[in-house]
Amino acid sequence: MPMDKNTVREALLEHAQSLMMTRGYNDFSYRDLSELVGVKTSSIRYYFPSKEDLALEAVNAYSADVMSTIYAIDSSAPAEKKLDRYARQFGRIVGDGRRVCLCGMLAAEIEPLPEKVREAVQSFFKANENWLMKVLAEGEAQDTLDARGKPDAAARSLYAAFLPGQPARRAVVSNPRASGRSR
Amino acid sequence: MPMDKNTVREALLEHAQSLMMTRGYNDFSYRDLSELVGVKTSSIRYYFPSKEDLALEAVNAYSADVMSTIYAIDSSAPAEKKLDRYARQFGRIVGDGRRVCLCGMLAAEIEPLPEKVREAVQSFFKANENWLMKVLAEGEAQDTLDARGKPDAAARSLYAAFLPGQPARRAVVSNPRASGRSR
DNA sequence: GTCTATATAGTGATAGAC
DNA sequence: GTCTATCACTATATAGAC
Repeated sequence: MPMDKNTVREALLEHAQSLMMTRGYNDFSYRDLSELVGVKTSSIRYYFPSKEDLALEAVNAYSADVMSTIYAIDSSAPAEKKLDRYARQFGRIVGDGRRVCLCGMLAAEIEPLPEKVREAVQSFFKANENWLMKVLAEGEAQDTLDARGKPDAAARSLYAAFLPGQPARRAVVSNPRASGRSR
Repeated sequence: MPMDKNTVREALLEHAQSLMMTRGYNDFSYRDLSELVGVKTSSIRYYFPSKEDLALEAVNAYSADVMSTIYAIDSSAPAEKKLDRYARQFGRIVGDGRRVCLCGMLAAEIEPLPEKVREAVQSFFKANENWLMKVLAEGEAQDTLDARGKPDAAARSLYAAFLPGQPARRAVVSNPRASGRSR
């Protein structure tokens, strides 16, 4: 009796996200995923013919999920409060301290990344930057935030401060499991 | 006529550093290095028997270099000025925008990293943290900096703000070369 | 010191039986 | 849908000639 297609598919996507959040793109394999989900690697390829397909869909799902949460932030709230909620959104992702924003993780690998995945990651940052830019411009207009006339640069430095810093913070704060693999 | 030992050895270390700064540990190979330096992979192994050996020495050399620059910061300067010079040190590394602090890069890969390399990276962050903690405590005593009574946490959030954010900022700011490899 | 040749294992990927 | 079997390729690594 074949399992419900969506269940396996979704399990694959979720575990792929999780693996990439902790190990990045080139440090996880179809075999890793196979062992976690309980299907053979060739079965994974029924759903995702190539690793690039899998990663692309995982990133897009992640991006849509995060951005919808961000776009749902009450637009009538003061800019300062919006930024606070934004920061909280990414704090939620970190969880136990081993996980990290998926795109923050893949950003480190941006160069060796397959083209389409790289573009998806860059789109994520672009969307975040646009949102932050708008909120900062808004805060400046309300005189509640000082972006020193350069909301663009300010937005970059702001999101850079807590979003992609997560990987390194993790390296300092806690020892990744002592039984961890190494090559 | 064999080439001077130190020349090849140092070329290997430099290129290994450079490769890891742009691609990370598991995304560069002895073959890549071989093509850059102009010796066969088996010759690389004459100097560095394993990839772990090579990476460890590259990280240690990098760490010693960076920390010596930081420790050379005039100890009689006000805390604020010290922090400014510290930030400038890491700005120097970024260079053309493709390079990134080596340990900031490897931090993303901290879990799959070989044990000794991982420890070296963590030592680097520990050393940075200690230095920043001291300077922040000093600034607080001078009443020139407000670390809100928690120099430890403040130091973490401060170095996290610009050091490991580099990989992601790079993903946003500029398109890594269009001719870049992808797997 | 540097090389060629080779071993071994892991990777993403394909073909085809059931 | 899931599997076994297999491919081509790349990786790290070793042995030994020169």
